[in-house]
Amino acid sequence: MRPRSTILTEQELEIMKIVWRLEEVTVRDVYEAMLERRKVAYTTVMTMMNILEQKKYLKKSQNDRAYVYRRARPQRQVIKGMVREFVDRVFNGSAEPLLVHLVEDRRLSAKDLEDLTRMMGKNS
Amino acid sequence: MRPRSTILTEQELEIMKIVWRLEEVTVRDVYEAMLERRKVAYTTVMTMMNILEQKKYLKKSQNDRAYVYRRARPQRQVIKGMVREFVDRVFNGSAEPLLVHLVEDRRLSAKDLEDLTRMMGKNS
DNA sequence: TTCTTCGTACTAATTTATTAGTATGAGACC
DNA sequence: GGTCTCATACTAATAAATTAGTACGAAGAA
Repeated sequence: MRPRSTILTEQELEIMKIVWRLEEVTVRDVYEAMLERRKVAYTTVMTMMNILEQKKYLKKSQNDRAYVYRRARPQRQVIKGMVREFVDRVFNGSAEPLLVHLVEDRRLSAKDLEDLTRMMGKNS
Repeated sequence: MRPRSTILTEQELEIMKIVWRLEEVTVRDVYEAMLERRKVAYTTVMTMMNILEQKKYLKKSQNDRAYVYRRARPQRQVIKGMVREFVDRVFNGSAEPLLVHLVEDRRLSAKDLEDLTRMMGKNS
């Protein structure tokens, strides 16, 4: 049996973004946050959060009536993993072509690059 | 019925990479290129290429015995679309945090940034 | 011409991703 | 206690993604 992919799917990411923002959530919290964007069933959200727990993106603890969910790993680590996977898959691991695309697409300005260069200078 | 997503899935991208490299291919060409990486059935490759044709990533022309497939759009355009979709989905459209991750992950060196900054200077 | 090879069209099986319904139980409220 | 609310566990339905098999025809070989 093919294992369920460990990376975040689109819907799962949607939920994680909410968890990252609110930090400590019940299923209902996430459900209500999602309703602001689109129609979804409460149990759908619960199913997804269970999967996220299995995938070790969330951990739950019994609180009062409902479970309270928190992130199981730092957000930065998860995002970094997604970036890594994307760069590997699309650009075979080299980030430079990605950067070129970002610039061409005017997603990055000259100022962004300057700022970053300066930041690197400080850290290294 | 949910429409088939127009973006490239992982397996579809694998095939497109081969098409981009070889430029003009039969199903057999792609099949053999894929076999070097993993076991796959000829008909599987054909099915995927048919889907890619439906999705307008490939176009085919009758040649001799077998169809010859070529890309239907420029590679750059497709990749750019993937980058855009990724930045939108993960970073809500802002590329700068992505850049920070790339640098932190040592995917980008100071030299890469310098090169790019210089390149931008020329173009703008 | 008969057989083998190879290409396509058509069909379908499997798994993940996505969505949600039903059963059930605990606690709040009257 | 009886009823209502709400939370979870369990089950399942559907679609897309992935993989591949079967039927069949055309072309080349013998």
